[in-house]
Amino acid sequence: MLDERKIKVLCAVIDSYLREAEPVGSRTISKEYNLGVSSATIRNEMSDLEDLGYLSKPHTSAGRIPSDKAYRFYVNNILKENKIQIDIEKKEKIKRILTRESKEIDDLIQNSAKILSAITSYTALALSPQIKKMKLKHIQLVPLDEREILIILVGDSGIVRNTIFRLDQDISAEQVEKISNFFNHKLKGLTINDIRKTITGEMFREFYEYKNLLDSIAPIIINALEDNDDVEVYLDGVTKIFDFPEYKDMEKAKSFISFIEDKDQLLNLLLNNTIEEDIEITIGKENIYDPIKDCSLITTTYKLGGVTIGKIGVIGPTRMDYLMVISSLKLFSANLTEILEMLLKR
Amino acid sequence: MLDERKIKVLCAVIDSYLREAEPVGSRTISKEYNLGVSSATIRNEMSDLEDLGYLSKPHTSAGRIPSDKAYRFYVNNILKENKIQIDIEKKEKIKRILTRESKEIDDLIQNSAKILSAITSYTALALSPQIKKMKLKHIQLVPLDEREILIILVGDSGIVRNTIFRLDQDISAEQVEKISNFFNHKLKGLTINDIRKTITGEMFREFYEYKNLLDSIAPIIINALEDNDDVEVYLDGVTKIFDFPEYKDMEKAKSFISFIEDKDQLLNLLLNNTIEEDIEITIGKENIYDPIKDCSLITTTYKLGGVTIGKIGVIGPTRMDYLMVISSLKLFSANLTEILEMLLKR
DNA sequence: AATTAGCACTCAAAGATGAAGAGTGCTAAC
DNA sequence: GTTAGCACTCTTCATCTTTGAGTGCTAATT
Repeated sequence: MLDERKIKVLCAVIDSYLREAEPVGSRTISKEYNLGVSSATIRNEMSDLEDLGYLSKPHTSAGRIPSDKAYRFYVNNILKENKIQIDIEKKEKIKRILTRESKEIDDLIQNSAKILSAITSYTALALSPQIKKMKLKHIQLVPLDEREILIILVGDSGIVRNTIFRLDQDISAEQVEKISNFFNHKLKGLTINDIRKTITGEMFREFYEYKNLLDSIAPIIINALEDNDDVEVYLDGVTKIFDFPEYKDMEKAKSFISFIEDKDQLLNLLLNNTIEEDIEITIGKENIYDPIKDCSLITTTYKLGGVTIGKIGVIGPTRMDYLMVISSLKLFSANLTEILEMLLKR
Repeated sequence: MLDERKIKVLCAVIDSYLREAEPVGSRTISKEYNLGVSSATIRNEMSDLEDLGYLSKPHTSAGRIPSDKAYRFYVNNILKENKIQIDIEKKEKIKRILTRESKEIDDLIQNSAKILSAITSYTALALSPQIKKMKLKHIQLVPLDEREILIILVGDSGIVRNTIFRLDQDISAEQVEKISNFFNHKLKGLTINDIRKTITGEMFREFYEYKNLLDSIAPIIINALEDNDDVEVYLDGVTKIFDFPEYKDMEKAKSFISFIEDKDQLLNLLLNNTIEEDIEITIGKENIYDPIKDCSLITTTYKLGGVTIGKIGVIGPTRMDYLMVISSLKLFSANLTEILEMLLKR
């Protein structure tokens, strides 16, 4: 569709704009990129590229800036040609830092967001591990008093969730212990999906004396496992957005930060995004949410036992250093997966 | 020190500046506040007030703006004359909303910050309950595998904290249970201070067979109770700062938000602040941290069983509606304490 | 002695003007 | 098909002017 020279011109425009954040003129390109043609020719090519929707002009006598379509083209090119390489030394260094600084899993994710934001200089976001993707390592019911039970769920990577459950009738500590052992025996090692299948009336038959109680506790457990409220979103470098000239306008900066600060929206953004691909990139208007329609969001996943359990990513202006961000994310994805795997084995 | 008329003039300046956010001239005051003297007289008084440090001029031909000292005077006046009244109806309405919307304690605090920010239109901050201020309702050790124990601490208001503890030798489930029961029996109903006194070598004598193990677990428990990392800071309305003309400057807004986003700093800010008074107010330069040296921070506490266990407050430009904020905070302080007390009784 | 009217003076904010510079698009020549 | 050249457009920046709000001082008034 685009001939050789058009691609070269387009890439030159993008390259220059990514660096300078200024509309790019034909003369700049003819001087700084050796395309072997004069500025007039480039001018004609740029005019064509504008007609094709890859470039646009802020006003008549300005240079051109790349459109979302141009960035999409550029990014697909990067991904297709597999230009991404990870600096192994850097990767190992970050891995060491992460391992050293992070006591708990949640620390690990939060620290990752921090370092990611620092090295990319964009706002970083990360999703804490979703317990529902993991296997249950342990379940324990603890009687707090006659009518209160604390339900504790421990995931295989050491993530812990608890809920307090209130009964409408008294229960003895012995009864609670029996039930606790029963659940633990039956559910240990299963994922939420398995558990949903396992917890049925049938299962309770062998334990019929507590059927009513089990019937009321079972949904609580499933609920606690499924609850999205327990998924934390970690943010770092929110104010990095101020450093970009495209956000020198207060209103824009405000609406960006307001959006980013709203955990619910952010959660939707990160969870709705299909979780299957290695690297997910949405550029500008591809984003559903208005306040980030001139941002690009790049995310990747981290896994445990081969299953995707969380996400980490970066958000910034569409004029983003895609190559650098993608390779940084690959680095983090690998590191997180490796560190979690290590924690699990221990 | 200040005579009657000076006070009137000062209050008029403050009143006008709080509303308009513009330097106040002598003519404005003589027209809009009936002080019975001409603008020339007010001009002389204002000049005196400037010499005394209560007012300052942004430049020669501008009106005057109140200094931190003026705000301090104004606020002390408010507090001394007890001008604060709580709208009972509003209080009950908010109480109903909070009770309805908040399932867990942490929800309650977070929702409070949200509503507080909404009604004051300043940034709201809140500290989650500090477990170390509370009585231990339950302690439970759960064996995860041969070398891992999950330690669960439940506070009297239902707050739960957990830590995973790794041993360097195997331990059986029975042993863990015995130790768990032992701790539970000994420590239940105590506060962290009591616990610190109770957990000594002496205590272990009656349980000498596990002395080594107890010795290594005890500090973990104390640590988990003391750990500040577990105190959450909830923020709401961070971007409200953009609405104030004093923050139309990007750099100022950025440094404010950067500060506010740093949980560690915020924690220090809220915890270092003496926790004894009903309402704490720091104005402008009274704040230690540079980025908020032209902000005012107003906080109050909430209690459980007569003991202060957390904080909630508001931060905004020194040109703040102190009266409204103080009465809003009193309202929240009372509500939170009442709701927590209710939760405890249940 | 305190208050007030009056006036010169100061300064920021806002608008007006103009020059500079970057860039385009078109035309005509190569 | 490519390029040189030029008229035209539009932003940006600096400079200048005007306007108006406000002060501080002095002299008159109460």
